[in-house]
Amino acid sequence: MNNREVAKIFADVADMLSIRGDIIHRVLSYRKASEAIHELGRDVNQVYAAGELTDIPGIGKTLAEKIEEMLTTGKLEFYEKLAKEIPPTLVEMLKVDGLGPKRVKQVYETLGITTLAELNTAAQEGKLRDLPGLGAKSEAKLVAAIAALARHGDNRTSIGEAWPLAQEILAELAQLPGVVKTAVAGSLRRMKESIGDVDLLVAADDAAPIMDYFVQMPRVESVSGHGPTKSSVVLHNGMQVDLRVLPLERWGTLLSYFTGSKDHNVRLRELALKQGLTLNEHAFTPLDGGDEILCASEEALYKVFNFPYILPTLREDRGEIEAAQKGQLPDVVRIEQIVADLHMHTTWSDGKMSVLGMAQAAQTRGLRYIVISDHSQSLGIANGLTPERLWQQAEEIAAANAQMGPDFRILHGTEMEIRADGSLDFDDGVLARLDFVIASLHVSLNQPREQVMKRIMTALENPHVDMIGHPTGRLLPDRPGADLDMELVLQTAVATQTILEINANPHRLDLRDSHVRRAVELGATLAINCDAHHVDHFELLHYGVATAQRGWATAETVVNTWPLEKLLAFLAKRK
DNA sequence: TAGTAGTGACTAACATTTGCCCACAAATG
Repeated sequence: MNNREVAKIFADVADMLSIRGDIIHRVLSYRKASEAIHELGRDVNQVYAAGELTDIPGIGKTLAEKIEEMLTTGKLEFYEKLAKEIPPTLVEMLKVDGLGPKRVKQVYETLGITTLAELNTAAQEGKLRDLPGLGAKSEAKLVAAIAALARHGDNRTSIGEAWPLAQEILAELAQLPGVVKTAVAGSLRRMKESIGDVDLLVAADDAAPIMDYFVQMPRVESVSGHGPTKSSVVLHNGMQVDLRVLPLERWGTLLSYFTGSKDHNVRLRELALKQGLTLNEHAFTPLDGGDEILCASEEALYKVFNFPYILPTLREDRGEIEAAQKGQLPDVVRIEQIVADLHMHTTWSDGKMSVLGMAQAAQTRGLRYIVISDHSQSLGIANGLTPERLWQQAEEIAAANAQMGPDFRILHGTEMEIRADGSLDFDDGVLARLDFVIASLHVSLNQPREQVMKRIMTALENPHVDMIGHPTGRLLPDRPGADLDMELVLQTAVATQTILEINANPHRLDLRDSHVRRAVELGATLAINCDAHHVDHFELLHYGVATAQRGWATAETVVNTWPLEKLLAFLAKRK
């Protein structure tokens, strides 16, 4: 079994326990374990083989034994026993908006309903309205919610779609009279690679007219909540958008609360209680009845705890609170520290701009040097370069360098195919003449692990290969990427000093955050690149920086924060 | 169930809003 399968079993167990009505802590243990396995930057089989399961936060003796059982026998007796009591099909009902564990248990025990389809039929036949706590209105809502689930699924949206949409709506709201401040919050502000809903905040003294406007926007399909401080809508594309409005003087607590993560919030509120304060989105309130402490900024909020500011990208309760307490928060890389981009394409292959055009656009955005890295010969679909064309391109790069002057430098590189048969697309003689060599997987990503690992290891172990581009080759939201032994990939990259890319394209984000975190732990060297095929793509950089931050990467480990001389020295030394 | 303390027990996850039915479940971070 792999990480995903183990995580799924634990998640289902957590849901089944919650339906059964077990104590919340037991449910949380399974749910937390599920998340820990899912987000683990390593293969759970390897962690088990190394006898390190209980080193995973949230995995104790009992759960470690259950993981062992799953990995060695392929099943979990506890799950099967539980399934006799709580049919696993009930779990799918929890996905329906407005249905929670209590109601699911209720319809199961009173009407014998075990599947979503049965529930739908019962609701349509009016069989639910006589149950305590339910009525005709709940029935109608349920039917609509089941239909919506079938229509849109419970799929999360990729950040690359949600972010621009959120900015559009915010810009609209910012125009309204009385609006003094707006912000994106939630998982979008934390820059998770996929988000479940869009959370927006507005500071204003009078919330009502803003709420009224919000629920009546043309892009709104249905309104799921409309209160004095909080509203919720579903757009025509199925995306849920939540809005909260509070006065400006409470902005810090509001923004912090709505940014989350939930786990981060819970930790903060626990700490507040230990200091004799309760914390909510409005303010800190002393338990002994003193005056409220208002926070107009998040900095002010963290100051109450004596913490430095914690970036939204770190707020996942993955050790950032403990680090803040010890004064050991990582000084993660910031976008203004990026001075180079090492991966981009031009009209020589499948890009849309000339070498000079890319260089000028990069300089305009504050970069000091770039690598032109067009595709190599075997990637015919992208018009990959033969060695002959590569050397012709070298002349154009030399000319462009002359035109750009001494304050900017264009390096000549390639994004070389790691071919399906495991060979590299250029021989060492060609590679030796280039300033920078990227090796990437684009084809035959579905090969068995052993085969695709052999390919990437060949690239990692070639001293001319400076960087692995978008290592797994995944595409969000649907293509999972190659089945790599990431632990071995990361360790080999560290040993060979091969740079690993964090591809900033929001459809890639590859390495992903959890892989970055593990890479950083192992001491890997990273680069954040836009993989630009057009000058507009330089705008994608912030997605990559956020992913690096989520993996706790500092500027020192990210080579494109380095001055050119330092990078060149590094490249020379590693060969 | 995990974690801690110390071998069987105890504690631990906060605080709010909304809708719908008539006190509570669900949802939000």
